[in-house]
Amino acid sequence: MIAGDGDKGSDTGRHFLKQWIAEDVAAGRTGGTVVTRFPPEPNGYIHIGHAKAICIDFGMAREFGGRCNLRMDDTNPSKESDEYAESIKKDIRWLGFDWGEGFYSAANLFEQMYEIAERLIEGGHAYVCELTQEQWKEYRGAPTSPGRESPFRNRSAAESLDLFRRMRAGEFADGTLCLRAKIDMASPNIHFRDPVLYRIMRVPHYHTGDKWCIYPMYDFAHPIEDAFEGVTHSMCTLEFEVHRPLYDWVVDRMDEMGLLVVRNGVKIRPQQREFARLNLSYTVMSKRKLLQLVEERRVSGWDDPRMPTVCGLRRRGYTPEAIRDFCERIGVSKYESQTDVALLEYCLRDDLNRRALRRMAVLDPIKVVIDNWPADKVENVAALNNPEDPDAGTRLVPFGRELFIEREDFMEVPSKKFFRVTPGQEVRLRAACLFTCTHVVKDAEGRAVEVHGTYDPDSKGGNAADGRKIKGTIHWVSAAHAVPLEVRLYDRLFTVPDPMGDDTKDFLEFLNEDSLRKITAHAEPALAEAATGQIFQFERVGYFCADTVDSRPGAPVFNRTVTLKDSWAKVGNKQ
RNA sequence: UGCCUCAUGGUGUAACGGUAGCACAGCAGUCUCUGGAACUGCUUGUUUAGGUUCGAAUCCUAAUGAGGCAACCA
Repeated sequence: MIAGDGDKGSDTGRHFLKQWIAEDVAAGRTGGTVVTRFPPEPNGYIHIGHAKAICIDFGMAREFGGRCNLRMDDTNPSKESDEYAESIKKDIRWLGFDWGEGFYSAANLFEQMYEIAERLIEGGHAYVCELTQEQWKEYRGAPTSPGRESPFRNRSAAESLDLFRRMRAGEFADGTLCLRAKIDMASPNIHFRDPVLYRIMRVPHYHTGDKWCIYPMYDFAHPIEDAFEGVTHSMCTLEFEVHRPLYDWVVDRMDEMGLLVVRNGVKIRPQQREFARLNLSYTVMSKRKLLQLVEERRVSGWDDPRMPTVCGLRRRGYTPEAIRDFCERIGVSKYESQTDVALLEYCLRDDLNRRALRRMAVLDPIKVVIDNWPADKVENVAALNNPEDPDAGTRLVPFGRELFIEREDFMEVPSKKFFRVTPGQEVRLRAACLFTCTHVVKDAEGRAVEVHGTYDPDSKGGNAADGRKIKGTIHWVSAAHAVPLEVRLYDRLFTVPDPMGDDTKDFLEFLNEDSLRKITAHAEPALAEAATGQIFQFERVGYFCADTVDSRPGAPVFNRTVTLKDSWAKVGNKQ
């Protein structure tokens, strides 16, 4: 029943939201069901920050055996669309969460919200105000000084009701009149100084079309939506903290009107709590900045594999499992932290290492000629598809006299502890045999163009007959069988951990010029027919995903999802 | 010259008046047909000043620092 029942009621080690919900469950305040909600406004694509909120909202419901609604918080039609709403649904499903029957929209409640507004007017809790926005600025006061009451504040309820109905009927121009709550113009919390409840806005709504020309504000709509849905725990980000008293004020009014849901004899009073939003190093998270990147064509679109959007991460090759694991590991608190993107990358590698099939591809080739291998002879060698997963089986990879290996796997004059190809040093050609470099052929400029050597005929499969240990193993592809692969090498979008952290510089100044490099790699034949979206580990290089937009069977395009950890790079750089 | 939050290693989080722990990152090593993975070890922390207490990261006060609040946005 209650999560945590087994641990003697101890709340130790659980974050503050879990403890909060556990207390309410124990006190019987949920009517037997914890109900949460994820309430996006469908005005853009969701990103990894939303993924954190989704994991919290859906995760808490799951953990406490309750449910989580998906609700489009579509009270401002000016930037909203079905396209966004659909993308949000798709992304949440992809992340692995399901709202079941619990799909809602603020728009479906417009009529009820309107009725509540009328009753608020009748009860003396709201009035129609005719102050212009400019005038209101003066009346409202500043955070440090109290405001003044609107001259329309004490007009009769009948007069306000009449004006409000005429607002709905479309008798007034946009922005002229508005409905205000009558609360406290002297409150230190600005949100209590007669906040706007309804504004006039002749913008067609993507769902209700032209039916309405007045729309409720977030502060009015949100608690109503929560209350009608029987939401018990309404979790949001820190910037809404100062809105909480207003949220409670609306819930109080609904309570007075007898509008709160009763579940199993318990009146459900929705409660709001706030947590810190996710900040990730080397990226930006604000919708506005992301939009700017798209509009200024700094990236190819919302789903550019460098974007922190869910669709971008998906296209890059991120898995839902990795993202969920990440969201679990970062925890939940009220501290405005910046999480190291290295943790996200760790979660990804951890997931992919277990599941991704191995393939060989050479990104920056140099030719190898095995002088004691007959020119026409081709052998198919069996290579493990995934050493982490015995069930993944093996595949056959063609091997011949001429191969490609990575240019960086060859050094004519080796540095210390270089275990790869260098004259006189034996290495293992992954899954094939042992090879010793004998000499190098260079071009006119002295650049190595061909590495020559011999193989040990008694080492077929990769092990020496006498059992001698070989330090280095490298990947390769047969030159005669290699297929060209367009590979997009993605790197971090920004060059600094906090692109927004310098007040004297625009974040665009920190854009990483090398965040995308396109190359043609040489790959083993099996990669040519990769299905789009499929993720492989290119051995010793990294994880790569067949691009869902541009890749075709026979004309593959791969995105580098993330590199493998490369501890040699550190050693090599020190020398 | 207001109100509301927050502050634990490099990063993120736990410890709820009684041994400051975990993960990532970093460093060193073992192992290995991926210089991957796995395994072992190490470095590094309670913002400051008072107070309460036998005992404070934890409670109180103040200071400092960070963030939020003055859309007819959400």
